[in-house]
Amino acid sequence: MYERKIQPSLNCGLDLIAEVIYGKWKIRLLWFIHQGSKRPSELQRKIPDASRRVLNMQLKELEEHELVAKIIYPQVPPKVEYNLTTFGQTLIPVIAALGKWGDEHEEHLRMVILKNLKGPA
Amino acid sequence: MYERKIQPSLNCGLDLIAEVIYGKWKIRLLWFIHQGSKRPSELQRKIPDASRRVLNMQLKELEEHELVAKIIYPQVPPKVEYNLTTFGQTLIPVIAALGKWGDEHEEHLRMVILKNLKGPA
DNA sequence: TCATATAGGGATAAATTTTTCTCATTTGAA
DNA sequence: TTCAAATGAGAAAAATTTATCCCTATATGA
Repeated sequence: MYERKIQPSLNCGLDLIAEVIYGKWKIRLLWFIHQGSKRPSELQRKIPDASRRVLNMQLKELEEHELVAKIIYPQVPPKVEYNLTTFGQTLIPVIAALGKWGDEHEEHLRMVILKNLKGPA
Repeated sequence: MYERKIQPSLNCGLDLIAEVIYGKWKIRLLWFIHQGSKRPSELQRKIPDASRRVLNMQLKELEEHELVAKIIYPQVPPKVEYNLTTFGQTLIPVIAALGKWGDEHEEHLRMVILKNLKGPA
């Protein structure tokens, strides 16, 4: 497992929230779980751009940070469900605000993002 | 300059906002500029953990994404100021919501973050 | 004259995150 | 019997981001 070499700053609310929501897919995971997609395979279908591995890793971190709870049903083939914890639910309005801003400014955002994409021609 | 090899997903509001606010220091830069620290040297003093180079790079991206505007005063020694654009200002309430959540849950957050830090003993 | 403040960029290294590939397990369906 | 669906993890590579180091330029104050 990777070990950090640089300690994070935890000076203010912005630092703290960053520690738990940074990660390419974390916010979307929380959002989809909130919307009712709780099984890993569902989440993977919702977010096909992400590799299975990362989703697992990020779910693990969300769990460690107590934003989601994992239920493993003792079945074969395995069945697993993630649910938001009470704590995780408090984050939903904040994520909603992020998504709302993105939706409201979709046109402008697409424009400036595409204009500045540094990518292969 | 680094060129992306993987194109970003831009499917929903959450994807779009992520494109412009991801970056270790971007949110804090926006916040401090909003609070009145507008000159690069002020921002560097506010965020001493960040290297000067990255702050410049992230400010450049914020500028490309039209969240901040840069004014270069034709003076020597040089004077530069960043201001939020009208567009950038619309993001402030969202950032405030992030910081508020982080502040409100500071104790719990510190606890789960420190508990799970993967770092050198 | 020398250090400091101002602002920024190139090159390169290091850190971190994400992807890709592979393997393991069990049930049910074709 | 062979394949797909489920879930998950290790190893290694690739991608991306951030840090470090060094250089430029000029005015001011000690």
